[in-house]
Amino acid sequence: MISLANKKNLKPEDFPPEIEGLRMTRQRREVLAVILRDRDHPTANDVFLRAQKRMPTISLATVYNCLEALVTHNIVRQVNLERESSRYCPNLSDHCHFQDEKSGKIHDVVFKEGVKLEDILELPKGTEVSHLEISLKGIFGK
Amino acid sequence: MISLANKKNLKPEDFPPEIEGLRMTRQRREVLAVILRDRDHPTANDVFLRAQKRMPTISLATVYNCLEALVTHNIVRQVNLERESSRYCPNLSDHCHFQDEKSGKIHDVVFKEGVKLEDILELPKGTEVSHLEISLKGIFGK
DNA sequence: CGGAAATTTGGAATTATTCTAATTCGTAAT
DNA sequence: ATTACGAATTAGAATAATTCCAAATTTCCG
Ligand SMILES: [Mn+2]
Ligand SMILES: [Mn+2]
Ligand SMILES: [Zn+2]
Ligand SMILES: [Zn+2]
Repeated sequence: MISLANKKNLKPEDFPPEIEGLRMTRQRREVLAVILRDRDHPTANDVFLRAQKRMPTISLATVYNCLEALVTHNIVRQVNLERESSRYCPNLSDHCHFQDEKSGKIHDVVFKEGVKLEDILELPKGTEVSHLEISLKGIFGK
Repeated sequence: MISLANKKNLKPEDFPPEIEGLRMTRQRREVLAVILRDRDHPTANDVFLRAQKRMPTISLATVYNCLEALVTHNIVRQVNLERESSRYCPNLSDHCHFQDEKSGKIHDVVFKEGVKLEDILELPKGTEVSHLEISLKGIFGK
């Protein structure tokens, strides 16, 4: 897994020509740059609006295509909260999502040292977890 | 919280006139009975199809209305897995959902003895969790 | 330079869910 | 029983996120 999560002020043209086996086209670079710039879990439409600033000709269909490609290649994570539209997150480390009911903001939440979710669930022998999603809502402290 | 989760073979007409402050109409009884009968996490449309068997005049809009009322009054739980249509679950105890990739079936999964999710997450002081959803996908053992 | 393959694009299609406005129902008062 | 009224149901239209489609463009390679 490539270490994009830390690269804060990254320009699209700084990306290598290929990431995780995915060809970095102009549009994919732009979409990825948007997601890495403000880490606020934007929706596809948010990404579209922001990408349009620097690339006025990009289409919403392309944003959806790029997002799907980036998610499939494990470059960004797709985040689903209740029935809302999907959001996109550049943080690939193990974490879950807390939506603050006041602000609407989504916070990344990590597990306490050494805890693995599979350890705390009553799962039958032989279970293989391929996908896992934890989401919370409420008042986020601080 | 009323103990409906155990009542397996319940006929609609057996429900009291009011549950959790919600008036039990004919349609709401039928919808609830469907969800309690087969505990397979049906979608709204599944519920509609099954309810139609005993009540041919019920409408899909009504099924959605009833489901919303039942969820709001904490009589059934709404379950969201990825981007799929919502499913409905009569199990009100603390549990999460595992979708088996082979069969498509959804299994209830409980926490191990004494474990509370909030204990294992790095949440800032003062955080109040009002809603929590955990979903898994993969190969369910046994 | 060609040509094939991949990508982008605008617009149409899909589909789960919500909305609307009219009708019907349930209950309680007359 | 009849009436009245708020609540619930209904059919169908509207909405909105996402996917599909077919044509145009770009990229890659020989
Ligand atoms: Mn906050
Ligand atoms: Mn299984
Ligand atoms: Zn995140
Ligand atoms: Zn369940």
